[in-house]
Amino acid sequence: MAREKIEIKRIANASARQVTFSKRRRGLFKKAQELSILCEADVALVVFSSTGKLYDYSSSSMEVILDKYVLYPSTIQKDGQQILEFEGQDPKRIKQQFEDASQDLREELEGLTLKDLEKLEEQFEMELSCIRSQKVEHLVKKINELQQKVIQMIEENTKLRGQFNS
Amino acid sequence: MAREKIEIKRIANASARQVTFSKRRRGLFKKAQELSILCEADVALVVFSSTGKLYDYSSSSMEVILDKYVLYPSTIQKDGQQILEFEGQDPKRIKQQFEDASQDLREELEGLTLKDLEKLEEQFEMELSCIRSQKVEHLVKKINELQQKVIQMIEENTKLRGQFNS
DNA sequence: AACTATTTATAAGA
DNA sequence: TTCTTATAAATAGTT
Repeated sequence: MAREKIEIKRIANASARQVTFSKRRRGLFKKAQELSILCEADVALVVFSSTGKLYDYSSSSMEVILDKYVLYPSTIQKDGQQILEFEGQDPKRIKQQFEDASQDLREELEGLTLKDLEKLEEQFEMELSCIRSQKVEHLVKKINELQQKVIQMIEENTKLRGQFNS
Repeated sequence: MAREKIEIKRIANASARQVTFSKRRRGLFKKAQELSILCEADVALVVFSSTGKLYDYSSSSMEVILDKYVLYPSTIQKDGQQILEFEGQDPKRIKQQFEDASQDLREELEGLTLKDLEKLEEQFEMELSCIRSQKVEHLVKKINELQQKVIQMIEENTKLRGQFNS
């Protein structure tokens, strides 16, 4: 891209290669940064020179971007994906129930005695408590699933190590 | 770098941003590839568009390069670790407070007016709400911790497979 | 590290 | 999206 057009293949001369590396590396990092700024893209760039020196750039946190990469659907197929999936528990029925109840609540309450109201309060408090423990249970279930996952992966790793050492 | 010089800042117009992303992304990947070929560099490039779509390039194996990155002396120390750290919020003060309150509660309540009691009720309900969300937050943290663990193990696993296959 | 002739990349427009 | 094209930017070879 200058005095002469060059062919894209390994530069034979080592010092020329080093000079080109230095120039082009800077160009590449600049372009990476420009892309991230202009287009709100998240960019991670890792370059090792032929001598093993590391150069890196990330528009935000390298760690976060690489994790995002690792967990991206189809990057690692089965393993990672499950983690990100959330089972939508149909809120429709409960929501409808809630709306139905709210609609008539005010008028219905007016006819009630103190005793009725206390009973109702107790009942609602029980249901609320159930909902809360459902929520907690849900999270606990998630934790158990993840712990299982970790155990499973530890076993897999151990197996791999075994194969590797034999 | 064309018809007009542009300032390097977020492109306001969304579709213009998308077009520029598409063009510059291609340019960046081309440059990355050229650098790796010309200079025998090992290059890994990960780009997420603002819409979350992933584009990646690596001169050899992405896993190998990223592992090399992670293992590079003095690379990732702070970023990841923070995620796992827990700030122990000292429960001592609260517990003491609770015990102090319980001790005198019964006798103190007898002297209160209805208004005072309602105010107290409101206050306790607020604190209870705080405690509940703390509980949930605690569980969510646990989940995040385990997810990190799984990610870490996936990486380790990949590394082992890489070693095994080479 | 600087210079500069060329090649490339690309912004705007179609 | 793709093509076109005028112009900005990158850079290969030179100093």
